[in-house]
Amino acid sequence: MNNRLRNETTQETPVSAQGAVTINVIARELGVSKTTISRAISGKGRIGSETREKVLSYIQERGYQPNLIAKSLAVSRTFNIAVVLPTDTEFDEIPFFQACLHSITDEVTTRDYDVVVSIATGDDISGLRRIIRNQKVDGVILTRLVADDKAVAFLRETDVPFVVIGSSADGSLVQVDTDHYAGCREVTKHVLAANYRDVVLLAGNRDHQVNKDRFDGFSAALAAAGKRVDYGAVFWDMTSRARIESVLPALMERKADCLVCMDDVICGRVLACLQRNGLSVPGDVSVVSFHDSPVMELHNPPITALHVNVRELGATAGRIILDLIDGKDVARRNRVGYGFLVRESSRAQ
Amino acid sequence: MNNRLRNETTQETPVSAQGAVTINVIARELGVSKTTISRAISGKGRIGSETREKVLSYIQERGYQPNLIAKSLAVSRTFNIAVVLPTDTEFDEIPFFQACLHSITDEVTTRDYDVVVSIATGDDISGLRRIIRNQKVDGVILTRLVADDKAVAFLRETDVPFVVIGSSADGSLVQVDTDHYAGCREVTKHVLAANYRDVVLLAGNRDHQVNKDRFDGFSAALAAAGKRVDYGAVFWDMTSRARIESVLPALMERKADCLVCMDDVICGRVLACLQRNGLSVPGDVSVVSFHDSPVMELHNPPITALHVNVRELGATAGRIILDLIDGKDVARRNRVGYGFLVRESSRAQ
DNA sequence: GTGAAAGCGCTAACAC
DNA sequence: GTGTTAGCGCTTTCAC
Repeated sequence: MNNRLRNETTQETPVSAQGAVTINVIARELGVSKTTISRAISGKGRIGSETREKVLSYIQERGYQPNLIAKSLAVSRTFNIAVVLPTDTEFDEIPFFQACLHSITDEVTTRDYDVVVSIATGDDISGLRRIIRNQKVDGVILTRLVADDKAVAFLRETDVPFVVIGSSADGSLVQVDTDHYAGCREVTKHVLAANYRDVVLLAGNRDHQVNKDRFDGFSAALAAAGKRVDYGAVFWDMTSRARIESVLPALMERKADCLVCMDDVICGRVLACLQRNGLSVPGDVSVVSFHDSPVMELHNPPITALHVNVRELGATAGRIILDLIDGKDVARRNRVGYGFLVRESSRAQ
Repeated sequence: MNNRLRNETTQETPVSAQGAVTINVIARELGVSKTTISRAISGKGRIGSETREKVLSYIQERGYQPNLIAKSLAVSRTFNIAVVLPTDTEFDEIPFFQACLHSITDEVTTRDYDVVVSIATGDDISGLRRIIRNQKVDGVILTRLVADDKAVAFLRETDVPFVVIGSSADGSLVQVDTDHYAGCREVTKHVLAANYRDVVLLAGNRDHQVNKDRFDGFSAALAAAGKRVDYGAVFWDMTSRARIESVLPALMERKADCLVCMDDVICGRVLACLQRNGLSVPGDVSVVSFHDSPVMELHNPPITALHVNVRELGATAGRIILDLIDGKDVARRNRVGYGFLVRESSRAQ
């Protein structure tokens, strides 16, 4: 009824009288030492089995819950990890980070860890700094990697273990990612096999490592097909609706009949732009995306896309950071599978 | 592995040989008691100003950072709040919860609190239970309210303060919300003034309080216009693409010329559905939404919608939960403004 | 197998 | 104004 937190600061509420059950009162009431209680709970150390049973069942009926803060202080662990989420346009528009957060949370929760979120706006990692400074977490997961990443640079200077979701050339980072390079190479290969007249790539921001990887995969497929990347067919920085709109004339002029979009945000905008201009998909032009959010599938027509298993990405990252925290050895590079979903938006070969 | 962090605000500051700088070592090195250090830092209690200065500057140069866990144990506060996020279709599709999380985080962070996320799947609030049981947070924010809400029922039994984003008839809850009732009444009034032949409401799930409110606002506007709700014109549970598709024939038959969508998910699907069926907006039919996510604005044509200020919603909820934790009095009902954005998707009156 | 005691790093009476 | 002292609730040597 009263929503007010009444706690110790007000002496009228005798919380401790019989309120909080602690290891201490249990020990007293059971006539054993608190060490014994601790051992019964943790299972560590030697303890007689009937003593343990007695303690355990008593704890059960008393509804005792260990105080994690006290444990934290004793073992210097917080049982929290931080997940750093970006917050530019992409964060608000594609569900990728949301899905990451979700799957990471599900994963670490099974090992009794919790997730503290930190929002990073561009290069501003002050939120992360605060969390680390205050020692709120035992490890962190970065959900995106940019060129010259400030969070990475910062975390390197600390002793806090971290893993990144995303790929980096830097092999010293613990990273988990889809193989964007191979995936995009495959998508491109498929596209090339369909013999389009003119394939163009609508690319994102060069600062994102993932975009570089995708571009490299795209290029590799061209090379494998004996072609060379036509730089006039690659449009970087298609990061706003206006930018896309502005290159449309160029696309029309070259009679591009296959648009490869580097991610779903770009793809969504491209589709809207085509529609506004009365172009049909795949009638007038085929469209393919290098990333598959649910939107792509639900679009009309459904968009051919490279599918990333975000759940697995997050679960893996969660597992790894906990292993790292536990001092276990982990692989530096961790890849999760991808799928290639050929749908109606592109011509069959 | 040593998980202890180095307190480095500047990369220059070397970690003290023996690990962490504590209030204790500072006291010893400065030849004062730790109480004095504590007072200098907190500003509480009496302390000579030159002593304070001495301590403060020493702390500065030593790069000392108080250990929050120790403080937590001492004052029994965690300096964390939980934000409960739902995870059914809506969570993945509309950016509302994401935006809430973001704005809440920004807000509480300014008071040195952090956000622990908890994902609730439908009625399953085991994640929240765990967090509360482990005493990981001082308060919680619920970002959605459903009928017979399990999280609310659970939290009521605890001493943990909480606020809900969303409205409830239950006046004992601390709630912050947009006035959906008034907003939707206004939108509907606007629609009615445009003299459509047939206005239909594509509604969501009755279990969500917000949907009830919206429906009531819709009804009130009709009543004010001397009309009665035509129950044949209200389609509930438009929660899937298939459901919407299935009522399209009925809409065509009644020659509905204005579709009022109860939320953006519905609206997005309705638009896709119309497009698939060759219906143009607003040429063949006007479309209006009771909620305005960025998608609505970017759509072609832009969709007339009720705009909710999610940033303010989250910031208010954050402010209130912290006030509650601090034992301050707060208003039970907190409303943040809404806006009504008439855009191209609906006919001018 | 069990217990005593010393912390973990901080806050908060209560003296002086 | 400053210091003393006792916790907060748990873990962890080290004796017995």
